[in-house]
Amino acid sequence: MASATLDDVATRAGVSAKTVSRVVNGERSVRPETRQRVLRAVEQLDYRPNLLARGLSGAHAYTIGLVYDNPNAYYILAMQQGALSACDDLNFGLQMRPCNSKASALAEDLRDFVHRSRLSGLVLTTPVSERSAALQRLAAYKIPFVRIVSAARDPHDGFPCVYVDDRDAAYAITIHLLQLGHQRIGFLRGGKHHHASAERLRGYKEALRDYGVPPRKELMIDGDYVFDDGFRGARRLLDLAEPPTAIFGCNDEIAAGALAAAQSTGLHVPYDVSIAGFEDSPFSRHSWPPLTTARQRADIIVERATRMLIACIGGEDVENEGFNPELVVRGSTAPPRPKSRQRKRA
Amino acid sequence: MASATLDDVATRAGVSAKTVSRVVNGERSVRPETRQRVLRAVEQLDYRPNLLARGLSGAHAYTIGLVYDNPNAYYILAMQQGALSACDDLNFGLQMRPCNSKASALAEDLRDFVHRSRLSGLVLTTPVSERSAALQRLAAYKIPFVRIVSAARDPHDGFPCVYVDDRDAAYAITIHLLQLGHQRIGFLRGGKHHHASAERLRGYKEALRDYGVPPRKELMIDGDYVFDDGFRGARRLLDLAEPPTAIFGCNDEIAAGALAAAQSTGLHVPYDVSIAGFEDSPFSRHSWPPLTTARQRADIIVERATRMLIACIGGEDVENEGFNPELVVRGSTAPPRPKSRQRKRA
DNA sequence: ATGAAAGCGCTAACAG
DNA sequence: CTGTTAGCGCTTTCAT
Repeated sequence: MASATLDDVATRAGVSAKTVSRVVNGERSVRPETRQRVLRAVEQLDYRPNLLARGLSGAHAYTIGLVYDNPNAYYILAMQQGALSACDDLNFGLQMRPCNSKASALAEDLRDFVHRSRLSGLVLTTPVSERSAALQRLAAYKIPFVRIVSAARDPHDGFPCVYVDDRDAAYAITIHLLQLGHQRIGFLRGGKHHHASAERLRGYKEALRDYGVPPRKELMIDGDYVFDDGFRGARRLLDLAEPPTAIFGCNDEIAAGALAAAQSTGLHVPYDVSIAGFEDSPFSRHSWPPLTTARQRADIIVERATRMLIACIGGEDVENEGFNPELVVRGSTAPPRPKSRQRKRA
Repeated sequence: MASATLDDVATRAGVSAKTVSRVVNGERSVRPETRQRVLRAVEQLDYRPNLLARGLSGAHAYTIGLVYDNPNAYYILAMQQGALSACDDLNFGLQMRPCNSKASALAEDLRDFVHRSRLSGLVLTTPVSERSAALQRLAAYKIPFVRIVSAARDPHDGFPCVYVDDRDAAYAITIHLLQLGHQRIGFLRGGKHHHASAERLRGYKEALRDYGVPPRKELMIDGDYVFDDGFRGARRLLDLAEPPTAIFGCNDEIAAGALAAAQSTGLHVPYDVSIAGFEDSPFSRHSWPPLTTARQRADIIVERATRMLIACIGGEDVENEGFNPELVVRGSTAPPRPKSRQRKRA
């Protein structure tokens, strides 16, 4: 019924409870021989530490918090799954924590959250991870955290992180569009307080530059990471005297909005206009045509971050790690129409 | 920092810790006057019981499990949010538990899960909640649970539940289509092991009957609750010698697939064919045109179920409760085309 | 109706 | 390197 306890293992291995505790928690100071004996007993008894007891007596609850400020259900769930798989594996608990990344007392809110539940540490996802003032405060409160950030390479700023190269992926998508022959490529920006938005814009601009295509102000439209802004932005783009032949939405939800806008105008995607997204969410697969996008494994990224965090908590040194989203070409992108009519008919 | 403890409250209120414990856990045997005093102290000290300590010493961990077998991220998250809001409110923890509802050892898997984490009880969502053999076993193991089921009215079968009238909502959608003038309405079924699929089919058939429209075998297509089956099913429907003028997908994902199929065939929705879904998920809002659907508040439904469960655990008597999804008419449904050409052109 | 004592399973702070 | 002694904050006995 109730699984074996520390004492059971201790008895079985002929050592004290404390020694078992040490082994289980990976402390160095145990003779290899003793460690083996304990490990064997753990195995035989299928011992799993009781999180509640551990949390109650220890300095922290062996539970981490996953902090997010994101409206996208699919994304949240993917992150949660990644975090869970690491937590399950390492015998940690997980608490989900939505928050307002723009709150001025962000660091204090999080500190209270950590203290109330005696959390061991936090995984900070974007855009929370980008509020640097809050990070400083959190560090001052001595709260362990690992960030997930959008950056081309290791920031080496003293805070552990997993960095995702959004710029590179956006570059790849734009190059794909350029290679198809598009010259006028619209860009629908994501929320300004996401660093990823700037990185993606940078990738877009650099690709344009590398292909000798001058960037045009009127083709870059502000918005947030939501369907409606994609819809509205694309509408504006398509209403231009000289509309773009391709539109790159800063994420799939924006791109889905752009797709809907094109269709609502009577345009055919990809024949009249190509559309690309970013993220590889269900939206990108469940539209018609399916969207060309950049695959970003939020689950794997967060799992890595979670493992790093738990390693940090255990006092280990960790190295930052990078991820690259990869281009996924699907039906929503194709060469532009010859020269003739590519205007709407509605 | 760390919040007030039971002893703090006890001292403040001038009673013993045990008395505070009684009040906090809503036991009867406390004089109203004493109870008031304790409650005031709780308020003043902003006392919140420590879940870990509670779980460690008590017979159960003051944590419930939310059990699901569903591929739909949006749906899962909505349920989780509902459960969380009830749990936070009532000082319970929450564990998410995906499972295979078709496993023969389902009840035993869940029992082990409950025992390992010393869970207080389970909220069973569909289709797990419909494996009646497993329910019997769970009850035999004395594991408290509350089910969410698809039924027109209270089943009164001795197990507490929240029931959702899928039949009624499907009826409403079909009537909507019939009133628009559709006579040939395709129906894309959801997975057979979901009772809701049968209920929705029933609603569809009853609406047809009430409008004197004979049901046609070739218009009802089997499938699962996934985009691809919606796509394939709709393709078959549209390839019929006499294709339907409207298609009702058993959920939004199926409907999104049907929408994609129609569009991939060059048809215009809703002018060439109307499409309706079920669930009011983001898919239904983020397509073009947006889908007519039935709004089903999974968050609220699960929150209710969670509150019922916690009440049960506390020894209270609970009454079953029903929910009705409501029709949401959007752009994907319109009257059928006159008599002329309503075939595809691709 | 209330309280005192014991202990849930683990880790912290010390010994040795 | 290993063991001992105390608790963590709560609920369970069992008294009163």
